[in-house]
Amino acid sequence: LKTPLKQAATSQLVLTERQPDCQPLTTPPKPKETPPADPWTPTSNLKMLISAASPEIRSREQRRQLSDSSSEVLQTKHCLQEHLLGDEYEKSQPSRKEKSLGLLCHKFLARYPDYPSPSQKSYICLDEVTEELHVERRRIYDIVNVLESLHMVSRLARNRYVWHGRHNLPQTLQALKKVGEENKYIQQIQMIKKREYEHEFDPDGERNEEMASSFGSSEQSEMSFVELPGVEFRAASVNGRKYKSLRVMSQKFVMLFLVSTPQIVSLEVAAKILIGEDQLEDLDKSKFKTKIRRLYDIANVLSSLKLIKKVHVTEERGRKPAFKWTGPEVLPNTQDTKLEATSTTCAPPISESIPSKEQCSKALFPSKGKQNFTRHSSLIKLVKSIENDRRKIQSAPTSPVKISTSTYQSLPVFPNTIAQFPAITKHQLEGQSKTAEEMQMKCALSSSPEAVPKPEPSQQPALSQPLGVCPASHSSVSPVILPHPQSGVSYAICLHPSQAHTVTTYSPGFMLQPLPCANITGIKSNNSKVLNKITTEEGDTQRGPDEPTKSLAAEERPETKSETSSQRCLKRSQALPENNLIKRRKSDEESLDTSLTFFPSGYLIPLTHCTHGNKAECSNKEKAGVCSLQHTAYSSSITGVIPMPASELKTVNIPAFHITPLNIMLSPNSIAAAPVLSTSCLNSSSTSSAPNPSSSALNFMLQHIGLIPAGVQVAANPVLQHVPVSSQSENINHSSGSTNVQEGKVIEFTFYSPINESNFLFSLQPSAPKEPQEPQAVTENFFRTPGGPNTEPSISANSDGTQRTSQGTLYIPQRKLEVSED
DNA sequence: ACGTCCCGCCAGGGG
DNA sequence: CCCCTGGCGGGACGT
Repeated sequence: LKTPLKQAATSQLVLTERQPDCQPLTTPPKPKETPPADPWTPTSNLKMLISAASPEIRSREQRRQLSDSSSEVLQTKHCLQEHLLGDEYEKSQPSRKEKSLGLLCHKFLARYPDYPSPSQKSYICLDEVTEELHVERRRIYDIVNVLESLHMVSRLARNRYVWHGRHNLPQTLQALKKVGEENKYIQQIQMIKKREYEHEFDPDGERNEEMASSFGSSEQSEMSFVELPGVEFRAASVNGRKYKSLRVMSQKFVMLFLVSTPQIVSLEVAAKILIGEDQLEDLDKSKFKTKIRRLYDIANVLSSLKLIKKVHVTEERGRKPAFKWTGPEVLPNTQDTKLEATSTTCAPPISESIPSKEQCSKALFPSKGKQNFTRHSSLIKLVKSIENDRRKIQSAPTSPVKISTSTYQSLPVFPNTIAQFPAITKHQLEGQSKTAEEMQMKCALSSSPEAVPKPEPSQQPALSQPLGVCPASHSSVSPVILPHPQSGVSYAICLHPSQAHTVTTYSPGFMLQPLPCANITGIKSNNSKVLNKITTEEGDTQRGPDEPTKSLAAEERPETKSETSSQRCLKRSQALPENNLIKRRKSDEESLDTSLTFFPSGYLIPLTHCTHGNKAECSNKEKAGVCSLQHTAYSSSITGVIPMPASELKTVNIPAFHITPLNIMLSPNSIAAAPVLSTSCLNSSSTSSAPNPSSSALNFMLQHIGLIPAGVQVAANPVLQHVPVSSQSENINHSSGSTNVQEGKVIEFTFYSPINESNFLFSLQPSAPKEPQEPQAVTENFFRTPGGPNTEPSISANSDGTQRTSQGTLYIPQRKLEVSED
């Protein structure tokens, strides 16, 4: 049937006729001026809270209110009909927007506290909700389902849900992130982007083999709902079956954000991935369309939760809808001690009978999957190894109980992040060259001089000992430091002067370098118009009427801190009228700010000589505030580490660099001054000896990332777009006067690797000193691989690239991406 | 013209 | 069997 025509479009007569039919639940036409049951006034908010606390009161009150409002509404309607005609009446009708799921969701959320006190459980009765909100039941399901996917509510029984609020959010997100990583979504995204890119040239020869191969290998059929220890999906065998599509979809969608590096996901990509996952076969259009529709539904409620916001990614192709994660950053591992006790976010403590890993894998790969290919087993294995690693680190072999936190506590800033590192490392390296693995292990993990490629199961991970990371005084940014076997120092990036061009080319990888206990110095370059960039303009996504109802002071990503605040009600009540004025100037040509700080979001390259200091020294420095976020110049503090001409540098607390047109340009001088990467690790590899530091580093990086197969060495003479790097960059340098990339923007680079024919994306986020949270995210990112398909056996297989690789051609498609508010 | 997504049919399954 | 759930997609609305 058809969607009923907008009432306004119909005649009065029709309207009159329809009235009797109007079910009480039908959205009553409410005059804009006086929303009948506006939950947005302080009073109503209070009522909400009260009623939420007491179902009895609520229903009683509601009953009364309902009758009131409904009759009121009817009257209003009649009145309007009588006095207003046509257009006028039409205007009084609730617009489509006013009936949006997002708005509805806001209303819904307004009914419950974000952080309900554990003592008073609030229940949700769908009937009540539907009545009070005057909506069709169906709509509530949409909302509840995604809330459920985040464990913000859980179903008790028919018609009944419990409200958990955001208490579980951290864990949920963490779990989702983990699963997302295990799913290798990053790779999938890259794959899709690559495909997209290819289609730009050859829009025809698409899918077929490509699709089959890429997805065939990248898919683990469906994945079931990710549960959380505390919030199981009891109360319904429905649990095991379908009927969770929206929930699962929602979770996957969220995973995509948590896993990808600029945390921006376009609907298109999301849809493709979600489709590709369960049915690689028909990628027909309708299916895609449907998926998109669902994603909008999900996105709407996620937006209401302020976990994401809508943005637009602009490519040469045009504007594509996308969403940006604005929710809390998620660290790889919980900091939450209580969760720690659980040992895993995937399974309940009672894990002996049901090992957590099994739970995880079970969730991920239901055995019923028709096509459980290699992926299946390999991933499970992966999960297993991760699990093992983590276990080793987290607790004594025998006791799954909480470990002597002392050890832990001694791990500063990001204990969890760090702890997780080995697992991630292994994860990432799996299927990759042993060489790389060795290096990685040695550099990052092993604390003993005799680095062991693969720590024996029994062997206590190096991490058990304090790594000399910056103490956690500042939860914010401090760079994470990884131990280095030989020197005990951490990593840093080194560039060889003579390889400046190389560096330039591959810089993205290199920039991802945090400096131990110190701030990193940005190297200045004069121009930085990045071809492949994404700009994000902050602003409120919430669409909708100009009623003060919807925008909840969402402008400056308050979510991060709002998370900690328990003043939800307050927040809710202080709705701010929203205006799209929150404009942010798009990159103007007259950029003034030449020096920008970006957060690398990719790799970590082990280095030595970064510090002469030892752990103690490091921590001292830390205490001294060196690691703090202050936007102070710390050049002096790091001079010892990386001597660079002050003039050339802009000191920042975080790894910083400047962007140039095609890539990040590091000033040769600066580079020259920079310490050279210790090749100790590299040399230890079975591969050919590293010609020179930069070369080694380059190869290391490429291998690590998966751009090139292990063992292959790339000549330090890559070409951009088939054009010599130098010239290319110069051209651009001159052409673009805008070095400035406004804060709040993200720069993204896409690399195309001819070796395995994939695009790789690197992104940089501008540092935001004011936002303590941001840095964390970044730091965390250092441990993450942007996605090296190479880690995947199936893919690396098709890399005949040895030869091409040797030619050192790095193909960087020129793409322009821009993210903007809508 | 296209992005967004409301609306409600109707199948499936729980109680 | 009733009714809750929720997949699904037509086509309306917004820009």
